[in-house]
Amino acid sequence: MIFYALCDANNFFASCERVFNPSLNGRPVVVLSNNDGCIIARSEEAKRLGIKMGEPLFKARETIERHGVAVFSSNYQLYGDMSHRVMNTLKQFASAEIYSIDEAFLNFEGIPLETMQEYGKQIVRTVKRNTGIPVSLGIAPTKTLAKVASKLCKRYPKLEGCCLMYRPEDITKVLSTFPIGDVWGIGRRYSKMLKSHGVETAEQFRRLTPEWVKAKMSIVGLRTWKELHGEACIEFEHKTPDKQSITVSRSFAKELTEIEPLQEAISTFTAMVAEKLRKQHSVAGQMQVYIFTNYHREGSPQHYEGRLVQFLTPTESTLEMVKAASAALKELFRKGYGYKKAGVILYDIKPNTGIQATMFDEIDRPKHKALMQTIDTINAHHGRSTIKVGSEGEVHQNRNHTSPRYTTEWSDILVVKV
DNA sequence: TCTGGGGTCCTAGGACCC
DNA sequence: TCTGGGGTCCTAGGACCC
Repeated sequence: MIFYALCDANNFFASCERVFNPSLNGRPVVVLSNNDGCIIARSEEAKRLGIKMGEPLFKARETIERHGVAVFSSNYQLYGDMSHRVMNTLKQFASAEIYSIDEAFLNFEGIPLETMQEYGKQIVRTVKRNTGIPVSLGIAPTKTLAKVASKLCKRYPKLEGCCLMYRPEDITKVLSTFPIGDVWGIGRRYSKMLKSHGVETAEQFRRLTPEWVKAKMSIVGLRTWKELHGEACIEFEHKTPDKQSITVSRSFAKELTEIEPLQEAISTFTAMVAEKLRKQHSVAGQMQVYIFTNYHREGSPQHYEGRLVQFLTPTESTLEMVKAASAALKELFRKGYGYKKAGVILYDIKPNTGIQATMFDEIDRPKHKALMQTIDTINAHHGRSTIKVGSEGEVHQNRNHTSPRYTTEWSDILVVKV
């Protein structure tokens, strides 16, 4: 039997803030989305106060003030770096498939069943010691069951962060009290639909016929059903697949009514998205530029529109993309609207090897390529935007609760007083 | 006053081809 | 009067994940 382990960092962003600021231990902590809009991470204490995932900050304001909740703007430099550290530790124990910033599947093939539980606990202890981040490890015969097991760790502290689940009678027992909506692959819609048919737990879901599940939830739902029955359908990915689309988008602190600041924002997003593209050694054939008014404001005029740009020759050049994005924005922009959000998406992404140039290509590709490489190298060494395109500008966002970039900026490193 | 950002996959229906 | 069948590609929309 093959075993999958899922390692999930507990309240990851909140835990990252705590590593460098121990006075936060025991206190409720929340981390905000970009622009300080929503709450996107909560410590256990904050969850117990009833603060919800995705809740707008202003709605939780009263609870926050009453209970002295510590509030942080998101600090992705810190979280990204801490994520690296956690993943590198995990890779010392087993081959790892990084699933998200705070989760990884581990391939436990070949580890003897008798030692598996202890091995798991050792991983949890080592990650905590090396990085300061608490993690939960669930081990089971399928990825979906491993996810269930990892959630049990959080429910039962005596498991010491590691739960091995494989005996059919144990699985049945666990699933009969496991809410259907907490199963990986069952979202809000399906959860509601299943409940309307009397299915409240994962075990009740398992007892449905596969025909019914497939008819109502397509082959994706059927796959979840099989996985809960112990049949592994979602395999271990040995290498990270290239992205098929890459996005950069942001909301703004204030609504933008003029085209100039939007131009600057779009240029900045385009440069960022192009850099991500080159990082995975790809080129893009299509680019979408879009702008949004504030759809939360009823009564004010709304405009949402995107333009799809086709590149005759797939490109990786920031210069070419910025020029095209700028032209697209000019077509989109309408006077008299307040724009709250904008973004750039790249599609039709392929490896950058063997690009077929068209006959009337006006761009000196080798020259652009060399320029981009130079810019990327300099920016990697000296910090983002050391070199940028002239039309890029500051994107104004709310960030009123930032923590230091403890691990990635010399000026922000903690000083130990003796 | 204040509401995130970045992804994937599947299905259905229409266009189009032979 | 009778009006096929099979395949591919594209897109929009809907579901999900973190």
